[in-house]
Amino acid sequence: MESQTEENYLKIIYHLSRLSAGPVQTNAIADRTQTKPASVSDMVKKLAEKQLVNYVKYQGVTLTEKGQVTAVNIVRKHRLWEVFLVDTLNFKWDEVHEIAEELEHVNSNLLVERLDRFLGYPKHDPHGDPIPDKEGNIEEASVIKLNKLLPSEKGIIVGVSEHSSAFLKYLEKTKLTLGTSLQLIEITEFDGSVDLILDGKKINISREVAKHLLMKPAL
Amino acid sequence: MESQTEENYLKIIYHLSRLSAGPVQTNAIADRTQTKPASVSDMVKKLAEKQLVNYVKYQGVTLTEKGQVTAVNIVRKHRLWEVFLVDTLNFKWDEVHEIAEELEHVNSNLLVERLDRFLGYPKHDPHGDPIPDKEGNIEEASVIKLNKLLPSEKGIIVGVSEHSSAFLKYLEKTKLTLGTSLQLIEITEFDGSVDLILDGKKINISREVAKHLLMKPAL
DNA sequence: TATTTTATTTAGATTTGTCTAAACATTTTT
DNA sequence: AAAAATGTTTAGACAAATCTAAATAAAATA
Repeated sequence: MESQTEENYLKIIYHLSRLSAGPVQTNAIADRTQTKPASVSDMVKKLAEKQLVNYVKYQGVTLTEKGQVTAVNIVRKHRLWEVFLVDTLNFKWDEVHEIAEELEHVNSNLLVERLDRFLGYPKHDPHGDPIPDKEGNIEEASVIKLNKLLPSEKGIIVGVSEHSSAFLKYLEKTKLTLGTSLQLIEITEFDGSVDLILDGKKINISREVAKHLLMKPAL
Repeated sequence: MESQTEENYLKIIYHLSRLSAGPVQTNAIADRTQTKPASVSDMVKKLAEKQLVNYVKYQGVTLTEKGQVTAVNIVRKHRLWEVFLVDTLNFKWDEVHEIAEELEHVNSNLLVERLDRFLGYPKHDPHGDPIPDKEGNIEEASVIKLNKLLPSEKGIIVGVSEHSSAFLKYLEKTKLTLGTSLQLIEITEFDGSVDLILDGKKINISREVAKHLLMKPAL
């Protein structure tokens, strides 16, 4: 059994290793865990002893098969709980992340399976992230960032890659919610901000926002 | 904020102080927490520093007002989650205690209130225990143990005072579930076992079982 | 390539919650 | 009321997860 802390490390290593290829750096983990690099070194050594990560000094870490399974299972729980909070308890999508961070550590396979069934085996969480199935399979997202669309291209918002309440509230206010169709006009060269048509109206969003909107291109 | 461990101590002190009057003994807490008396001494000192308990060396502990509020809130969460598990996720009443022990430590008032509303503001958990309201008020149970009924007296099972899976499974099998009516015939002097009429049939249950069945007497 | 900068690890401490063994207090028994 | 039994606390130690400061390795730069 892994401690809550170990589970959090595994989850963060999992997420970081999807962001870029190659092993995950100590400092990157320290940033995400709100700890110091020295603490990460210690913990990573411990995870390596438990065969959850491969670790070579100064080279960073990768998840072992066992670590991967554990991490994906935590992600699965996190996302299922988020669906529960939004669909069943009527939370808003910007309110659920922190609560799901706690719920994901509750340890009962039976609970997860019953919850999954109750929710109707959802495929995506409220932010559009895919929910791994019981076996750990995840639908590979074939999405592109909004700022990678071409001028005049249309698309549907299917996910976000930033989960902070501040960001999600902004999207809510701007009507940039999941399932929304839009058309890109152009990307401003100077600041990377994006002009687009939403609901017939022309609006402008910053590059910061655009790069966290995941799109399914439409004709 | 209290740690999960501190919360568990408070909860146990709360339950023990309902079982008998006067301060709660160190050894009693040690039994329930699966720790040693020495560890309890340490923790109790810490809780006293945080003004959660009143503690006099060698005399045991009582909850302060603040400690009481904290403990009742944990009990409230525990019982609400049990209702959720049974009513919403179709768990059996003997499967929910351990899972609720984990869920009760999830820290979000909003979550508790939304859950309460979703469940329809239940008054009792699946074992018949009263659920404290948001302000911490608990319906005072006016129930008596089955082995305190008088010969020929009738009653309805409204709760249990033992939550182990083994006990609850036995009740399930014997059809001694909540809401069931029965009539006491007599209590055997030798071993305290109880003869009673259930569903028109005469059965016998041990004293151990009888004392954990909470009854509302009926005419 | 030598030097500087950045990233990482080690060494030694700290906090939390636990333990064992020994000391001490209280209660019960004789 | 003294002795025995029971209950409780203290002292000292340990594992987990963290920290700071110092040392070391790797990468970037001149």
